[in-house]
Amino acid sequence: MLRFTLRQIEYAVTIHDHGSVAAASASLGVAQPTLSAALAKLEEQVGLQLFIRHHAQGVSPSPAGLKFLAEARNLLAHAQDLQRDTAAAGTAVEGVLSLGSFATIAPAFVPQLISSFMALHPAVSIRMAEGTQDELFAGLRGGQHDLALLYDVDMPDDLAITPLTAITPYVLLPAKHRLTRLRQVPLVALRDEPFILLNIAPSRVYFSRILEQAGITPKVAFSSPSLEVVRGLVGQGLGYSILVTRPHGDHSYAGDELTIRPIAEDVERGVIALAALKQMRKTRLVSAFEAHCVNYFKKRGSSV
Amino acid sequence: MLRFTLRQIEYAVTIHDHGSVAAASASLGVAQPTLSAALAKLEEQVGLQLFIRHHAQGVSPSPAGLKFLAEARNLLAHAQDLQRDTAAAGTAVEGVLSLGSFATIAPAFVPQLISSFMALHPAVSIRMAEGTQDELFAGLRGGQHDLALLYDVDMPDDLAITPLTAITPYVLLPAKHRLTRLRQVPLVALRDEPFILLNIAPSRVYFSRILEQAGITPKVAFSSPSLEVVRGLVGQGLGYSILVTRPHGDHSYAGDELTIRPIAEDVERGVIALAALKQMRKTRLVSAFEAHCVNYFKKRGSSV
DNA sequence: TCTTTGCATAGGAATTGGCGATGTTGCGGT
DNA sequence: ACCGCAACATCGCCAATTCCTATGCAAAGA
Repeated sequence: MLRFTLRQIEYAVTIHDHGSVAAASASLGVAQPTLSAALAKLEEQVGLQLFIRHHAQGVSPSPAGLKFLAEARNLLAHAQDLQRDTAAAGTAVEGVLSLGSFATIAPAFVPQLISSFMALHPAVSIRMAEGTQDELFAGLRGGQHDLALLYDVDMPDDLAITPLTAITPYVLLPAKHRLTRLRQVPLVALRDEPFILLNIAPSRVYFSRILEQAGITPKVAFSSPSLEVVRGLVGQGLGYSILVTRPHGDHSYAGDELTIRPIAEDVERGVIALAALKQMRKTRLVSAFEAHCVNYFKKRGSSV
Repeated sequence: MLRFTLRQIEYAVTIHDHGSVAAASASLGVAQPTLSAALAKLEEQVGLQLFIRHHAQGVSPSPAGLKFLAEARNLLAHAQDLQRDTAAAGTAVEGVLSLGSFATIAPAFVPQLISSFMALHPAVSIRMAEGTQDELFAGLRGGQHDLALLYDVDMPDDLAITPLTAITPYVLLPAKHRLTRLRQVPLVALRDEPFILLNIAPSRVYFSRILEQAGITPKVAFSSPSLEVVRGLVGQGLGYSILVTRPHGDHSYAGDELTIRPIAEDVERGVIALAALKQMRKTRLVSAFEAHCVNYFKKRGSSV
């Protein structure tokens, strides 16, 4: 158990600086008896007489007191440093932001968000992590992330959601598929086609729901958690897929040509959002990044 | 004004170590609500949420909390260092002792006292200073010395005296003086001789008092604050002196031969003592040195 | 669904920290 | 030699803080 307080240390150092209890009390804005008592108590608690009392002419440090005061001064400075850093962390936009991001969203948005934010706030650095929706939830709850960028689907209610933008799903077809003739593909036209499912939570739920809302029970021919595998399977003519993320380029890894077509029906759009723990009080930095993201998507229009 | 206390820091760090408020409370021996409230208050005061609360499974640090806790841990360690050092200063025989010494006493005793003490306590170092009686008083009062080695004459009553040994004054005569024939010199035989006074406080007072007690009003032919000057004057046959310190050798600087004779009368002896400020609470180190000095002189007999 | 676990809240007691008023004591001026 | 002043200590009281016990509440696990 610590036997002194920072306040006692502060008082003792101030008394030393002023060479008198009375002068220190004026400087600290407390009554002289308060300091006198605090000093006496500190001396009792550390077991050392720190000051020699002179009648009518202040106090002077004892040899042992001088040594103590030198170290006490360091400790006080240390505490003041911590105080300053902490106050800055609460009120300034600086420090480290830990951002988690859903794996398929990250490459599309995170680089731009980070670079535009850091241009505004050079004192900031950002720690990035990617993961599945569940990993992001766990990361938020476990304190690994301040914020998570993810799809607003099946969100647990201990998270606070800030919607950023909505993105429209599309149909991915092999280039030589017969439906590529249409400018828009009605989902009903896909009723009997084999479906290739991008099998990541929550995309799985989202895609299934879209088809279900169109009255279709998809024939899931394949499913894979990898976007590139899905594109490869489609490229090989093994079926169609429905996706939201749009890599540049119209070929799969293997080189097969792919075609993108809008969905003819008015489907539920995917909402990308920032999530934070509801119970977390946000630092200035976190709030600033959140506002920056909202602003970023507002400027470029709400749809992609 | 500092916005957190060492106790709060200690609590927060302990909570972090245990990963739960409940476990930390058991470890600290305080009630769980105490910690819960203290943590909430600390978070409010520093303006940061440090921990994320999990129902039924403890707490985990937030990203901002993790940074704060890392620095808080340093501060706590710093405070504990100071506590440990201070406790050692109060209870162990170690550190620095500041010893003042009357100029004419220092060379005769201080080297032996220091070396024998440091042989017993290797963790000790001793800072030496010499001065006149008044300078030593001021040094004790101003915190420059822990202890002063001096003559117990005319001591102000704010000092506590520890007598160490008594030394016997002697008569110093030119070697060819007629009284050197006597084995002991009665002071009354010096009634009409010119007296050479070693004029340092308090020696001056002491020597005058000895002569006065023998019913003699000395004819002060010369006075000097330097022992060697007095010996030189005596060597030149300009008078006798009464001294207590006994340098080795029986010649003055100038080479004149000197003779020492005991005083026949039963005169007041000079008492060498350690002085400390009455109001000073002594450290273990100071007490140990004081005891060592008493013991040193007891062993070699009370007289020199 | 029920029990357990663990944080939060409430209320009251004890401690601490603060104040003004007053006491004490040496220093410096008259 | 005395007196007033300066500065620290002490006292008594009040307010704020800290700590405790008892209780509430929500999620996890059986």
